[in-house]
Amino acid sequence: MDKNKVTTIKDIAKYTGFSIATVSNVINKKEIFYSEDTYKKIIKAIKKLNYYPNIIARGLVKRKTNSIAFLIPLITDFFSKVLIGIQESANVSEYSISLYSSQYNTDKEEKNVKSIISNKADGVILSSTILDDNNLKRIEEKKIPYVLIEDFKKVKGTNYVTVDNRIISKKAVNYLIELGHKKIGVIGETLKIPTISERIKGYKDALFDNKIKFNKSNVFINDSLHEEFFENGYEYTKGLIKENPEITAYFITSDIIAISALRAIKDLGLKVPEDISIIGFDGLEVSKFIYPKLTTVSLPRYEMGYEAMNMLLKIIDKKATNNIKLEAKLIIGESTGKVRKSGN
Amino acid sequence: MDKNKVTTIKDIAKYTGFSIATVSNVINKKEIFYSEDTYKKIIKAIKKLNYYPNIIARGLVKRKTNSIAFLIPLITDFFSKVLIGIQESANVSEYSISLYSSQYNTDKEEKNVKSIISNKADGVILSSTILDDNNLKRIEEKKIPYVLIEDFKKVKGTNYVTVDNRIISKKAVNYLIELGHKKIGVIGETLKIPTISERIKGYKDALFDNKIKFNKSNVFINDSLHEEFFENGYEYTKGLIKENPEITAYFITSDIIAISALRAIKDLGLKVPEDISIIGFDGLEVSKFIYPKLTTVSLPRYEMGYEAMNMLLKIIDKKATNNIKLEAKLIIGESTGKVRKSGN
DNA sequence: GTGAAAGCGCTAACAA
DNA sequence: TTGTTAGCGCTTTCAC
Repeated sequence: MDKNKVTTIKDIAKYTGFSIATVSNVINKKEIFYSEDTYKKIIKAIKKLNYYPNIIARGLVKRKTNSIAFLIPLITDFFSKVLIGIQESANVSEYSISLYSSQYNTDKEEKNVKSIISNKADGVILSSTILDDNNLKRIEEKKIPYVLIEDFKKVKGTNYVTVDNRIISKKAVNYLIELGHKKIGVIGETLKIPTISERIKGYKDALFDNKIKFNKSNVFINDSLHEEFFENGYEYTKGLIKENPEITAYFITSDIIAISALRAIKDLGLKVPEDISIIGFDGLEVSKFIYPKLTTVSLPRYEMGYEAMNMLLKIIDKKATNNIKLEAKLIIGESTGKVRKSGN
Repeated sequence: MDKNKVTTIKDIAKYTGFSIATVSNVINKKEIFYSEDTYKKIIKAIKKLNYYPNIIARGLVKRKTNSIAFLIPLITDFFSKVLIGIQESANVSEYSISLYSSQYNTDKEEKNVKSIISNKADGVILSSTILDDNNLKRIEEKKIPYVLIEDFKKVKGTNYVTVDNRIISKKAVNYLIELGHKKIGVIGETLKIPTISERIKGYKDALFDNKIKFNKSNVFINDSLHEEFFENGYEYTKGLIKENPEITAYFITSDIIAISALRAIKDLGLKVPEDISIIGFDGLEVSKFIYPKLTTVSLPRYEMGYEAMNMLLKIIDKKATNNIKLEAKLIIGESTGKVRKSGN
């Protein structure tokens, strides 16, 4: 009504002649507290005056913002799908989602965590992240409910949604070994992320079980990879492959890097899988539609997000929860084959 | 200090002996209003009591939440990159970002818009969206600053960040014509998104300029495509290609569909570009690393997000703005070539 | 059924 | 420099 002012509950009260309390009761459907007639009048006024409740103000009183934060290290295709899962569950409960990405930067992570605390998120989902333990501490001190996706920082809680990275990685590398590969390289983008370390452990497990000597120089870690996955992945793997002609197969901890490796191999005049076999990790949609189709460990990203949000909702409601371990699958594509004859 | 209660400004005041106002001044760095000594004492107490300002309460007073909403039709790789741009700019100004995706569903869009209004976002970035004009009206009525990315609903405002879809599409199709193609198909995921229509207009323009008769039956629109881009894209294009052997080139309004088309063509035993040429749209990173490298219209997604956020910030600060038209580029890859001899 | 009043945590005059 | 107080828009007792 009045000039530039936003319509408030007060305006509705004044307009209808009822008290603020009664209007509030109608808005919140506390049905015992008003008559049918009152309800109609107030609803009509709300429409008429174009009133939207101020959730901020409500949050102040109820100490609940109905919003959760999703904290990730980087916005990637991997997280998009997780986010869709979170959102699907969040929508049902009318939660909104704030996104915080730290770009693999500790300072930014700290800023983000502080912002999450200050903005009074009802809960946080942390995914493959927490570069700095202090940030987790901050969240815990403030008793903000949180769920971890794919993060192994501390295994005592009951607020994890994970996949057994180690076991599935072992399975993937075992598959390469079954194909006859003996000189197998592993490429990872960083050891800062616990799950990547787990995957490398799985790689070692497979070698060990098959009595293949672990060779440290076949482990290629490059922190620059998660800056420009594709670009750096391409250059890096191209170099590796050239310099390590004896390696006949690579287990790569990310599909994106694997895809760029595929291209690097092609540009080197080599063939996949005849010359080199490649296994990726993540199971991105695109991996199924490229040529050659990527053999990859497929993570149930949607479910991870969905289950994480459900778990968070439970924690917020102070219900009991159990850690959830979802199943990852090895998807056989066209990028893996029997070891080449010439190969050592 | 006390049991479960969160530390508030009051606690800091009590603890230090200063008034709430003085503590507030220190928190907000209103330097004229306190002495060096006071500052130190209060900062110390803040650390000691582990105090984080309640942004919600501040927002209520200042009528500013320092958060913006990003409303999209679907979480896709396209938007991830835009989001990174938004975030980069938002971080500088200490804004947080809430993400709302409507899954191409009008009801959900309405819910999202209502939630954005109720949550008092300081501004909204709308991307390739607004299925329902009423939703835009709601935002305008509430005088929430907003910026449109790639949306042509109304061209009167000065709050657009776009790319000239029509002209660049014409250029892309012209390129196909230069290669000798005459029977050119166009594949689009929906006409609900205005930019897709623009692209199809560009396609027509190119035909017209080259005196090639426009044939309506070469325009393939399929609303199901944006449900499962890859899966449906694959099936749909496979069918098309089989049923339209006379078409030697396709202009496709999305890279993802183009990538799945590439695979479909391969699986049909045909070759790209020898048998069929493909041009995509978006310029996703992955398109440069697959084989064949996709010829595509590359959109400056990061810049689109970055500029949109900058523009929004200006609008929030009531500064003047101008629409921004960014440049899209035709990137020649390996998926386009001269028309096949046998082709009609 | 309805209303008055307190208070959520904070900022912004205005006093002192 | 520091403190007092009103009030942001809402929910929640508790009277009536």
